[in-house]
Amino acid sequence: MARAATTTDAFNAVAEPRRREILDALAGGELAVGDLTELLGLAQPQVSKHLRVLREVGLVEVRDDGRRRLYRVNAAPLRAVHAWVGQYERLWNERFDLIDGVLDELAGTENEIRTDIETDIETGIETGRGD
Amino acid sequence: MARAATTTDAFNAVAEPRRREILDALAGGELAVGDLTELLGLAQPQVSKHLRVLREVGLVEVRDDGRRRLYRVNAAPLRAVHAWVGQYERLWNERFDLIDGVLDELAGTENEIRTDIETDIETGIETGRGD
DNA sequence: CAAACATATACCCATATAGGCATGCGTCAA
DNA sequence: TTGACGCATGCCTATATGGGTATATGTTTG
Repeated sequence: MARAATTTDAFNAVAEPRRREILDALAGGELAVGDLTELLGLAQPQVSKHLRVLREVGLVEVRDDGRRRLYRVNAAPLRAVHAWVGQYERLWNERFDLIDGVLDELAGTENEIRTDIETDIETGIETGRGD
Repeated sequence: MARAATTTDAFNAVAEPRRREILDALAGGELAVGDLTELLGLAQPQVSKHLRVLREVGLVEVRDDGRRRLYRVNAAPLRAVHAWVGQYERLWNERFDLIDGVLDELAGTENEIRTDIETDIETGIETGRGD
């Protein structure tokens, strides 16, 4: 089997950076396709396709306005994502408390592992929309 | 171009349901690959592959234990996801509050009109950040 | 040492992606 | 009405996926 369709759920739809950018842009209010293409620096067909995906998972809604189509965010489907990820909040907090202790235990282990962990910590701290 | 690699970031890694299940299972504590295959009802190679992806994005860490390999969660990379999704919490809350309040006035109206009005409401709501 | 066990990899395949490009379709202007 | 505009779709390609199956690597036991 191939990867699950991007239209399967919010998890998959939002995995694409461009689509996150689109949502971020729409967070400020309704925008037409043309506005988005300009903001994102993407070609119009690509924007329309991303919007289609977002629409199919319910993350955006459309409204006709003359010859334009105004899109707006519907954050509801993100609740599921937030809920799932939220369960791990406890874990990543605990982790920071214990990190020092863990590093000590690893003192004798291979450097590779230590580096990995330290890297993960720093990476995790930085804000969203990687790239 | 094809879809971004699953190992690109936590967003992509976690888009796969199986991998979320793996993390959920590991949330209870360290588990060996064999334990996971049994819990998930997946074939061993598939589990190993999913674990590889999770490892590459730093969501799990490994520890050798005899001929077994014990995996554990590192939730840190999920912070980025949580942070991004969290920005929308405000939106999905406001939305439902206001919609409910006005729905009464709309009782009896045609759907088309109702939709338009709802749109206006949302548009008005999202006054925040313009960029 | 050989055999059993635990895990990781290597392949093979069907599938859907994301972008590039061309075009179809509805809407507004002259 | 014709043409310009705004957007959606269709088609094409390279790529990576996730599962299936076979096998390599490493570890413990007899």
